[in-house]
Formats: sequence, structure tokens, C-alpha cells
Amino acid sequence: MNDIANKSLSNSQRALQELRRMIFAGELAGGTDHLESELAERLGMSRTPIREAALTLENQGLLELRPRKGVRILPVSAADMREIYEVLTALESQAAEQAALMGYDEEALRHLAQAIGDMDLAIESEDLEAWAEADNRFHAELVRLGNNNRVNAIFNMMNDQVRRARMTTLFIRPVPTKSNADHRAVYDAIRQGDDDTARRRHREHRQHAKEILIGLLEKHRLNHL
Amino acid sequence: MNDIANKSLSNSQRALQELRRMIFAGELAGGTDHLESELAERLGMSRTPIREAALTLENQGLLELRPRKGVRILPVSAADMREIYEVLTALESQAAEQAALMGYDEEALRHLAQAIGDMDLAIESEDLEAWAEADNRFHAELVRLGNNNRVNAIFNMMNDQVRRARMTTLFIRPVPTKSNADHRAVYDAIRQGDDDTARRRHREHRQHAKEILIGLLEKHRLNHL
DNA sequence: GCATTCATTAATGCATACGCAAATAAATGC
DNA sequence: GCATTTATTTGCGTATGCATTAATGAATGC
Repeated sequence: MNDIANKSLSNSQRALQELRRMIFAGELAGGTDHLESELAERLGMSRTPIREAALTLENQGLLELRPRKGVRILPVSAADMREIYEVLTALESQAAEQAALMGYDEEALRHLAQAIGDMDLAIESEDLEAWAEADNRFHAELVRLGNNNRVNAIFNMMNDQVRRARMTTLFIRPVPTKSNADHRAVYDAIRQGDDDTARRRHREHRQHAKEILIGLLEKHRLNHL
Repeated sequence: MNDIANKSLSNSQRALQELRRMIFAGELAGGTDHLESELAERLGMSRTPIREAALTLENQGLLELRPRKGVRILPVSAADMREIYEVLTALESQAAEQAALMGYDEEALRHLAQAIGDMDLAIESEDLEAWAEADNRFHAELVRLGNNNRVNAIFNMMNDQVRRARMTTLFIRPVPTKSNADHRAVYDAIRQGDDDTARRRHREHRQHAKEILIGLLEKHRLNHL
């Protein structure tokens, strides 16, 4: 984010966040190969911290270490997106259910309500980027309320990969005017402690989103992003 | 497994599988700290491959790298087990649903049926270890049939941690005579392509297992394993 | 002209070395 | 005797160098 914050980070950590950034920014495009030494030079450090960062990113499914071919930035295919959405559907539904069981009061659900409100505004002003940001905020907050660190961690990993695809798909997708009805229904169910409805409603919401996305990807022949 | 196979592995890979084994065998107990250099010496290699393996294991949630304190083997608490079971419940249910949608024939479900049969036999002969092995085989096969690499990968990670707890809990838990009825119901639903039933039934099965386990852990004050 | 073998190149996997910062012990002041 | 400062130790983060081994190109045989 800023240089001062970076000063306190180790080189491994800087490498990690820089490589992530480069991947998401498309500077390291999906499907391309890069030598460790090349990346090391580019980030102004030795191969050691680069390797450590690459190891981590490999575990997170963003790239692959292929001996003598360099690190390969993994492309995200339509099939990958299906897998990712299935994981997200399963885990977020679980989070919605758990959130409903937690008995949160209105104050605790403030961020969730805020995100829904922001999406309304974004749709009115037809600001797709603002909508995507608020939508993501809603889902992240929902998962947080689910009160399960592991679900949270996996969500973040998968979400990273979705973000890569979203850049592309956001602008070819229909304005999601309907989806906020789902969000509200999930919110209400959580507020009322109705875990069954929360889970089921969110599940349908995500499943629907998946079908739209996969449909778009296939229609536009976007097989790797 | 054997020396010959190990010869062809890199030191990093050997370190990875050795450290895993030591953790699961209890040689590196939960909550204990170990210096990188100590582990390096113990495995007869330098710190570099040890660090790489430790990085991976940290990502997988088995240990934690704490500067100057060594790698800390993470204990698995009752709260952790709750989290893990929630993830497994969500993902396996998704896998059951997807498996039902795949339209597998009897042959494709052979391993699943085999595992169920083995559990029957194990219960008859009261062989808890054999039962646990077959049970695990059933769940792993179910996930495989779910046809989602990411679900598979996460399942394996979570399952690793469950295995650590199972060593302890297996012998204080009641003989699971009833659970095979669930397994059969899930099998039938998949065989008949009834995705809704497969998902719901498996979800209930897992949820039940979770409640039993958590109950046991709390009753026996097993807060960290 | 094509396949096969050999030589060359180059990138990795790993060992090693070292500076730095944190933790611990020692010493000093009060 | 306690607190605070200073010295010492120790483990980690990272750079560097080298042996290994795969990939590439050259050369030889057919």
C-alpha cells in the first residue's frame, strides 16, 4: 500500500504481496512462465525470498513451480471457475447458517446492511465497479460473521481467483439488479435466527450467480483468464 | 514408504513427508517448539529444504513459523475440530450432490460400496481401526466422485488434522453401528441421481458426527490434541 | 535426410555463510 | 534487592556459490 509499511516487512512478505499484485494486475499473465532469477531481479532481491513467496502462492493455487521452466502463472479456466464457485457456494452457505445461529443484533450486522445499501446505490448510478466492490464486501462480511477461521481463510483464497476473472466478466455481464433481493433475504434470515432459510437462500443465490458466470464464459469462449 | 522411492525425491519433498509423518506419529507433539536447525540435523539436511517444507506445512495449518521461537506444532483444540467439521460438512455435502448429478453407474461406485461393506465387517468383528480406515475411505471416495479438485485438496488438508484427533477419540467413542445406515442412504441417493437427498442426507450424517465428537472432546476435557 | 548420441548451456535445489534483531544474561546504578 | 542498561548469545532472513540435471543444440552414424 505504501512504502513506509513495506519497510517493516521482510523481503519474503514483500515478494508475496508484490507477486500477488502483479498477478492480479495482469503484469504476470495467466499461462506465462517466469524464471526465479528474473523475478528476483525485478523485485530487487535474491532468489531465496522469491522462492519462499512462490512456494506459498503455489499452495494457494495461483502458480506452479515447474523445474527448469520457471514459475507458471496458472490460467483460470471456465472449469476452474465452476470448481471455485462450488466451493464458495458450499462454504458461504455454511457461514450464513452459522451466522443465523449466532444471534447477532442489528448493530453486529451493520456492515452487512451497509453493503446491501451500497449495492442499491451503485445499481442506481450504474456504477459496476462500486457494485462489485460492495458485493464482495457483503460476501466477505457474511463469511466473517460465520465465525470460522478456516472457512474465512479458504474463502479468501478462492476469492482471490474470482477477482482475476471478475475484471473481465464484470463488463460483459448484465446489471445484477435482482441479486440484492437475495442479499436482503439472507440478511433477514440471519437477523431472525432462521439458519435453515439463511443457508438455503444463500445457496440458491450463489448457485444462480455461478450459472450466470459459467454461461457468460462459455458464450464468450473465455476459456482461460 | 520405501528407500528406493525416497531416493528419487528431492530433499524438500522428503522433509515435507517426514515432518508430516513425525507430526502424525506424535514425535512432534502439538504445542511443542522446534528449531529449524534442530530439524535439519535430525533429517540430515540443511535448513533450506526444512524451511521450504515448513512453509508448506504452515500454509496447510499444521504448524506455525514463529521467528526465534522455532516452528510451533499447532495443537488441535475442540474449537478447531468444530471448524474443521463444519468445513468438511459443507464440502462433502457439495461433493455428494455433485456425485449424484454425475450419473455414475454401479461400477463407478464400486469403491464406495466396498467401503460400506468393509465397515459392516469391521463393526461385526469390533475392529475399530479397520472401521476408521474404511470410514475414511468412504469419505475420501465420495469427495473424489464429487469431481472437484479444489474440494478434494481442501478435504485432504482438513482430513489430515482430523486424523490427528482420531487417534485419541477413536477409543473413547461408542461403536458407530448406526452410521452405516447414513452411508447407505447417501450411496442410494447418488446411485439414483437424487442430488437433493444425497446432499441433505450426507449433511445430516456429518453434522451428527460432529456433535458426537465435540461432545466427547468436551466431556473428556480434551481441549488440545 | 533423419535419428541418435554427445556436448553445452542454463536453471534449479541445496549447502553454506553472514548480518541483524530479538532474547537472554550480566552488570551497573540506585 | 530491584530496576535499568549494556553485553552476549542465538536463531532467522537472505545472499551467494556450486553441484545436479533437464533442455537445447551440435555432431555423428546410418
